[in-house]
Amino acid sequence: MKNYSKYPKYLVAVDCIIFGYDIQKKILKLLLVKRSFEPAKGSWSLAGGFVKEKESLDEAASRILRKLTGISNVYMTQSLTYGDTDRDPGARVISTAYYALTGISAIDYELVKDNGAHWRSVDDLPKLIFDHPRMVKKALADLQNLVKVKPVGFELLPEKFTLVQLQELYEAIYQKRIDKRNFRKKILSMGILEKLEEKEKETSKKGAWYYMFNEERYLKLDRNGFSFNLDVS
Amino acid sequence: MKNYSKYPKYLVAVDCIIFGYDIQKKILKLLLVKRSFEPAKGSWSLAGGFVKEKESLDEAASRILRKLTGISNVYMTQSLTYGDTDRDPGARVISTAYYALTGISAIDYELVKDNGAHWRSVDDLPKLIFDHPRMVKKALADLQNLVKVKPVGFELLPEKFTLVQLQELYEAIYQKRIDKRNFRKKILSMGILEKLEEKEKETSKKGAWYYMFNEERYLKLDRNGFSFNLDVS
DNA sequence: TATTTTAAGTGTATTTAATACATTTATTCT
DNA sequence: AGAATAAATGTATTAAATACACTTAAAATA
Repeated sequence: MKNYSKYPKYLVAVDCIIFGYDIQKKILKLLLVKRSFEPAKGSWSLAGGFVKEKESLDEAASRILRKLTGISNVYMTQSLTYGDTDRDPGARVISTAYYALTGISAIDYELVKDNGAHWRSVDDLPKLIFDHPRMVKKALADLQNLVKVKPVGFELLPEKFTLVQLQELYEAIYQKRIDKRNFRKKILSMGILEKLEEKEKETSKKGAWYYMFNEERYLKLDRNGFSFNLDVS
Repeated sequence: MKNYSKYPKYLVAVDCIIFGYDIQKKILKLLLVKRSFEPAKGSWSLAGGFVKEKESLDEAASRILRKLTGISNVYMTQSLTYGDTDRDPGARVISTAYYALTGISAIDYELVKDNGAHWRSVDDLPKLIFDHPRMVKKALADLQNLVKVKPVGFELLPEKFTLVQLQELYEAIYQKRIDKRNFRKKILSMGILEKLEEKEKETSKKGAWYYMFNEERYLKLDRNGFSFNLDVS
């Protein structure tokens, strides 16, 4: 090995698994696009794109998300990098997957529509191109593990939410029912939620108190050795 | 976007964080190399290399590990991909980190020496090039989380090991003392260890019974919903 | 051959966390 | 005034985590 010049170079892309939670329908969704270029033009795909010369992988992923949805400052984290030689029939492309968590309501609906993107329930996905099904499967598994040990579920909800809504979110992610009293006992005992003096009155006559996630409080507890854990029955 | 031809291409590399456990000294080590080419020739570095045209990322990582140590069939798993524009001063290089778990004794010592590689204790590492310190830090954190929930610690031990040795391994990874009786109670109650009719007699007069990890048994339990968990006091 | 030395091996009580489970409350609508 | 609806609440039971100290097997030595 003398220098770098004799080594091959490849196209490098990022693909974004954009999770959104539909608080009305209580289902977890993915934002998918119809591919606008060959190969596989017109097929369903994750939002993706090639990495530019002057941006990092993280920046490329943020750019792609922003272009599609109009939002930045979103929880986004790197998943695996896919590098099989034949994963893209057009050329050798190394692609790093990222997954993002966002509230569907926060998103610019017109922009999404103009980009030909659509929200699809995670348990009713269309056929996806290439190895995108693998990417989705992996990201979903990662998400299920992540929400158990980090308070990232809140990223999928509006700023104000009720305990019923929070529980429904966890039920949608875990795909199982949770006991109401145990769930509330556990999450409230952590001391990272703040009760507001305001009720959500759409879904019941009595109304349900709104809560907010107190991030500073969580970070402080975390520094003192507290571990978020919401692995409930 | 019409086709792929107008997008930039980059060098793609893999870097391997090779963990080894020194059963005598009871410390976790990393296999490091002195870089043989510019830039940063002669500096300490992770074992790495560029991805060839006809190999996947996983294959590249395996090849690099095999070339350095002589071993294959090692536990190896992908970590993060590092893609900051200026991470390598020589050129833009996107690098995917992998970490491997191996018993130091299993490794071809001559080959390692010929390659200019050295085992270094994780808590006494030399200055590493580029973003390799970040890679190591991340891999160590991943390892600490992984050994709690998957029986991969055994990959760092010889096939036959004593319960004392197993406990010492966990103590080296977690960097804390563990209660002997609680550790043994927990690991034995899982039913994934097999007691042999043979004792290790080097370190004590009484001798300590050898055990083996029974992988088939673990896989069967795992399929039936059992979760490995070794998060002990 | 009795005694010392060394590390391995063992059990229980206590504390804490997880689970299972049903009724009351606030409000609106009729 | 009564019915309807979803939100809110507490306790007893079970299971898991923790804290803790003495006995045993074998070799070495006196």
